[in-house]
Order: sequence, then C-alpha cells, then structure tokens
Amino acid sequence: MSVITGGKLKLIQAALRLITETRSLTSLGLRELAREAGLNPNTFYRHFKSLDEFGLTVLGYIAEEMKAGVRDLRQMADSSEQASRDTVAFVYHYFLANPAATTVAVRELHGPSPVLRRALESQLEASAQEMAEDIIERQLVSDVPPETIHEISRMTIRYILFRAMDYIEKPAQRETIQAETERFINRQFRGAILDGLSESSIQSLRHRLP
Amino acid sequence: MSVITGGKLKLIQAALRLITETRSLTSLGLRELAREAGLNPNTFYRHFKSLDEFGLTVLGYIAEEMKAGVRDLRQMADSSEQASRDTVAFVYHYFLANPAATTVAVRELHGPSPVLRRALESQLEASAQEMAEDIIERQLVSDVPPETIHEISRMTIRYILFRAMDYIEKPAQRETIQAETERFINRQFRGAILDGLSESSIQSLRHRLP
DNA sequence: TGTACATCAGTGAACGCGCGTTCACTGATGTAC
DNA sequence: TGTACATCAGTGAACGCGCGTTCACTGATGTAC
Repeated sequence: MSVITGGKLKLIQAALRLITETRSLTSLGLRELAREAGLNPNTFYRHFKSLDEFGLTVLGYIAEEMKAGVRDLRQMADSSEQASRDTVAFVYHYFLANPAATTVAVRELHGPSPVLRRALESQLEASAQEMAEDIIERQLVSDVPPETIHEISRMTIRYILFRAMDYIEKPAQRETIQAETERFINRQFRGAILDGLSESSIQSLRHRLP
Repeated sequence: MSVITGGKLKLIQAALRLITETRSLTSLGLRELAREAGLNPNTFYRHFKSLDEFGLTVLGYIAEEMKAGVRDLRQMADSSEQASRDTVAFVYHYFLANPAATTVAVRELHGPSPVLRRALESQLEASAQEMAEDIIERQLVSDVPPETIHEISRMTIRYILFRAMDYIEKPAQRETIQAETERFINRQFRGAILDGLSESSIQSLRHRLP
C-alpha cells in the first residue's frame, strides 16, 4: 500500500476539513481545495487527473481509516451478554472521532455521483459481512439462520451510519441515540427468533409470557 | 393554500426534472433552472428572492404531494393480517410514481443545507407520527406500548425512504426490497413484544417454540 | 363604458467574478555511467 | 566521487466560460374613478 504524503496529502486533508463544515465531497472545487491546502491551483494536476479521481482517492483514504476502526472493534468485546451495548458505544465513539469520514459516507451514499455511490455501497457491504461473520463465529445469537444474520447486519450498519450524523451534531441526544440503537438491534434479533411463526401463534404465545 | 402557476411552476418542475437525473436540489444553478424551464434567467427573480427561498418552495411543493399520498394510504388497507404487506407495497409504489420528490428527500435529509435538513426532518417526523397513530387506532399490534410504536414508526419511515432510492433505480431488486422491508417491520414489532425480557428467559422460551 | 395609472411576468444586454484548464518555467531530488 | 540527464512537485500568468446579479425596458392584466 502506497503511503500518501506531501501535497497530495495536503489536498486530501483540505477536503476533509471543508466537508466537516457544510459541504459534500462532490461539491468541492479545485481552486477551493488548493486554497485550503495552501497550494497553487495547478499543483492539483500534479497529483490527480480530475476531480472524480480525487474523489475516489479521498474515499479510499477514508476506507483505510474505517478498516482500521473495524479491526480494533474485533479485538474488543468478549461477553455475549453485553456485546450489543459495548459494540454500539464503541462504534458511535469511532464515528465521533472521525466526523469528516462519517459525513462523506452519509452524504455520498445517496449523493449525485454514481461512482462514489457504488464504491460506498460495497464498502458498507463489506462491513456488514464482517459484522455478520463475527456474530456467527462468536455465537452471539443462536437459532437464527446465517442469511438472516447477514440481512440484519446490513440493516444495522445502515441504521447506525445515518444516526451517526445526529450523534456527531447533537451532543445532547447522544445517550438517546445509543439507547435507541441498542433497542433496534435487540428487536431485530429477537424478532428474528419468532420469524417463522404466524400471527395467531404469536398471539397465543404472548399470553404465556411473564 | 395558494396555487402555483405560470413561470413559478415551470421553474419548480424544471428542478424536479433535473434532480431525477444525477443532481441534488442544493447544486442546481439559477441559469440552469431557467434554461430547463425555457425562461430568461432574470425571470427567476420575479418569483424568488434567492436560491435558498427557491429550495424551500420546492420542498413545500413536494411536501404537499407527499401529504396527499399519505391521505390515500389511510383510506386504503383494512385487514390487520395483511396490513404490513399491503402498506409496504403501496408506499413503494408511491415512491416509484414520484421519483423526483423521493430523490430530493433522500439527498437533502443529510445534505449540506441545514435549513432543508430541518424542514425534511420535521416532515418525516410528521409522517412517522401519522403512521404510529394509525397503527394504534386500528390496533394492528397489541401489548406494545405507544412510545415503542412511535419509535418503530420513525425507524421504519427512514428505512423505507432510503430503500426507496434502490427501489426506483434497480427494478430487478424491487421484490427483494419489498420482502426485506416487510421482514424489517415484522421483526421490529415482534421483537418489541419480547422487549422487557432478559437474555436467559428468551433462551428458555425458544425451546418451547414450535 | 372609457380612460389613466399601477402592477406584474417576462426580456436582452451587460457587469464582475471565480472556475477549470493550459502554458512555459523553476528548483530539488534521483539515477546512470 | 563527479558529472549529465531525467523526473518530479510546485509556481505564476493567462485563457475562455458560465455563473449570479443588475439595469432599463416591454406588454399584458387589474384597478379606480
């Protein structure tokens, strides 16, 4: 993996700085980036052929950051009982520490550039895959088919990503968001246990609950 | 409510046409809009003070469209058994018929303009409120506290909105998306029935299931 | 009913500005022999 | 170790273009008396 340095790095970091405020990756201009990076506009062309290529490079840079985050995540967390609480807390903490990357991901996932959209989707898919495998390996839920675990993982990853924006921007709501996310995950997996059952058998089941 | 006509309407419709392709509301230019609407650029100023004001007007226009859709929805659907399936099918069908409005909503909900973001959030909140009240009135789920129904409604509205983009763009995946959405909703509500229970009591419950 | 005036949607020309891009150039670092 | 050349990051000036915005103007519709 080639290490990014010098003017190239300066341009990427300038993009991340600009995005954290009120911009999206696709809307950044060449001169704007150079200005923020403290470089001559033409220097941009020494490193990138076009703004599209630049966008993809920034995305790759972010992807590297995120992969590192996921690796840390797998190190952590052991007890099955508290797994979802700990994981949720960790993941939001991670997003909070990387606001620019998070903002880019959220904005461009449904943004105007098809290229970036594709790239982000497969990135998310990979994260969901990893999450699902982790759950299966560590047997955090039982009696739920693997395909369902994968499906719920995909839904969860997306849910968390979008909530992460609010988490970053609204400090007062952070605890609420964490709690809601935990409930989201627990309900999905617990609901999955009842997946095959009909309405009526659930009705009758409910009367036997404590 | 004032009816929108003439050049003003032409400009709004031009925006919706441009957005459906690969653009976002915030990125549209004044001259671009006028060109698409077949008007002189200055005519824009006869109707709007600024591009921000224009954006809000478009959003209001879309909100009207959406409210009409929700009203139709409440008319429909009667049997409790099939309620989620019918509703999901109807909602996606509605998004498919209004691709521009859907795209705007998805793009701007996390987009760069705080003003549009706020406006869209309260719009979604209102829809979720309506959905929750509908579920409660018609007693589609029982033994789930109202606050939980509201929470799940909010989550569902967001989930559907984001999936709607894929639903519009990828015809081959439409059935899959519908099925996944139904499972999403069912799992949330079924999971909610088990909300208060501990891990261990669910473990023991599972062995008694058919 | 006719006349005078006000309002309103729309036009065409012109402005200054920031943009992406190209050109010719500089100086530092790497490489070959 | 020294010399010659190639590569590379970075610069400054200049280009044409589309942008948002302003100005003075037109013609149609509405309103007052």
